[in-house]
Amino acid sequence: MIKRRLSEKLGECFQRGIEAGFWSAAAGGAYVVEEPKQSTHGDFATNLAMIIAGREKKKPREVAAQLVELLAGEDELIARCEIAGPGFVNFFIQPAVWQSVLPEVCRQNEQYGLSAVGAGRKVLVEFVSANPTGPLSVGHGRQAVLGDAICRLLIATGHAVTREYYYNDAGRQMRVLGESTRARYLELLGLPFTFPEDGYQGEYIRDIARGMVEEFGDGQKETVEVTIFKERAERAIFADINSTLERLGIHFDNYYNEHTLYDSGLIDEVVAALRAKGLVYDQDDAVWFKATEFGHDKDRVIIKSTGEPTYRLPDIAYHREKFRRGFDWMVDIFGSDHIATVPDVLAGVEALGYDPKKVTVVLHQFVTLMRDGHQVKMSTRKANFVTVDELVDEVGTDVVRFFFLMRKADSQLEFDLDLATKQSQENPVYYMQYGHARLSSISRKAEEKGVARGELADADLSLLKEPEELALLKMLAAWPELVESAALDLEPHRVIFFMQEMAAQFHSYYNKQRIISEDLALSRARLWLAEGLRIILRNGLNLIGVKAPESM
RNA sequence: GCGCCCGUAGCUCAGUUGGAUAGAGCAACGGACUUCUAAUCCGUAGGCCACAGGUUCGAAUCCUGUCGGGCGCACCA
Repeated sequence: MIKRRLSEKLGECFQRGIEAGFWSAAAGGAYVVEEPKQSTHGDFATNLAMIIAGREKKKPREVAAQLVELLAGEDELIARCEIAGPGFVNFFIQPAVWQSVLPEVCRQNEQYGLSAVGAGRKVLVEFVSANPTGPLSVGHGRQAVLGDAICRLLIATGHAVTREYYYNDAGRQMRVLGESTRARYLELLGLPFTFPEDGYQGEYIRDIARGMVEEFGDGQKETVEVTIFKERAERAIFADINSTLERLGIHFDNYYNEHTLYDSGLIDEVVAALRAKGLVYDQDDAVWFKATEFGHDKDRVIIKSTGEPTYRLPDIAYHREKFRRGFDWMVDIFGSDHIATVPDVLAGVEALGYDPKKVTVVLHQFVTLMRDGHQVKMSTRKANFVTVDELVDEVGTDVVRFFFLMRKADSQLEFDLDLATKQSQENPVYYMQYGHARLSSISRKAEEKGVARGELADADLSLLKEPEELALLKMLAAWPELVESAALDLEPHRVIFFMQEMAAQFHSYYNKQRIISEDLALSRARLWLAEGLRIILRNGLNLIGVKAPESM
């Protein structure tokens, strides 16, 4: 918020400089105001003078001097300016400005950090979208938590978010699932059976079959149709997936069944629409989409010679529905193994006359699970993969969510079970939670001692002038902007890094300065600072869906 | 062979549309509990930002190439 104020002032000066004939408007929009890494370089710095100089063959430091001249008279905001290095202008903000942030934080409380940049835009976030063939694996887990955190960020920034889970309960995969279940059912009855070659070997199939034995006895042994087995399996597995998502604190607004696309004729409609535009042709008994028209290296089959669509066609039809349902922005969260489908879908919606730029695909890399210093090998088909449920059993929801979010989506994520299992010390989850607990505890302690912080209006915040205190106040001020950028860039990990930094600064401050002391006025000011920090930590933890404990 | 992602401290990773002397956690070593919670803090050590060119006032960041790792490249999803 302070940065924004400074940017506006700087913009005005830039404008006045143009009017005064110091420089042209060429540098407009090209310069930045940023926070220097080094505190000796001020609270903020701008490269404006260097940009102007570069465009107009002037000396950067001379331009900087003119700029500083124009900024004179802003001493309510700026304590002093310095020209440094190749032509940076460094700004030192008045301490009173930083202190003024605190009442704002405390007044807004839960609201602090929320914004309206989303302007109520309708966003559809599609994630997980696992077909009901088995329990959620750790890869799904990452996607589930990532998607949910992105949704929380988008909601916090004023977007109208719909969380959607897209699935397919028809198709070959599900048929194999039904056959696998039947095989186990017959096996349990001691009857001859043939297990499908690429069947699902997990123990959960046996559990489902056991349920069917209890329900039907041997009443289904003659059943040739695989439907009932498929349905029972699907129902049981979906219930399992949903309970896992529930444990992670994730709720979907909508489940979209691929089947509805067929039932309502939307698949045929898409083919007809593409055909009408001449973007589809028949060859070798199959129907091809002219992906080459959209810069791809080859055309793609959308209907096989068997008459069955490939996955591309429903995917395209589904995304067309997202547009037709009136969403302004569509976010797809996929595992990196689905990368090949992305260009096809985007070309498809473009072919149908929609703007593919309204679709943002977040691809996340895989999760490798480490235990006892070794990678846990996993194979989906076989029984030996670790489920999200097992992970939650082992380390709890907070740790699972935190670990899945602490890397950017682009990075492969190493989930170190040895580290995650540790209840103390080096486990990074507890660092922030402990910060929150400590802050809560201080407040309780103060009340016990009868030095409650009192009314905010009565506190003398100008007493918060230690370097550590000003640094903390700056972090409070930076919070809303951080939330906004993390949201718009769909990068929840930034929230974690910010909060870790803030918790670190607080812990350090705590060890150096006493909050509750003999000096009542100072105590009150510091207690309000503590309250501000607590608010940010709690709001931040809420954003990533991790609990903010009052004590630990 | 082609496309996408990645390569930063011993390990796991940050690094905001190109900015000033490249950071954190863990691991290692040495310290701090009579005091608001030591699940904490302070200090030390650790680097050719894979490599080579290029773009410019300025590159971990942008471009090209090379090497190394991951994921894809179906009339599977």
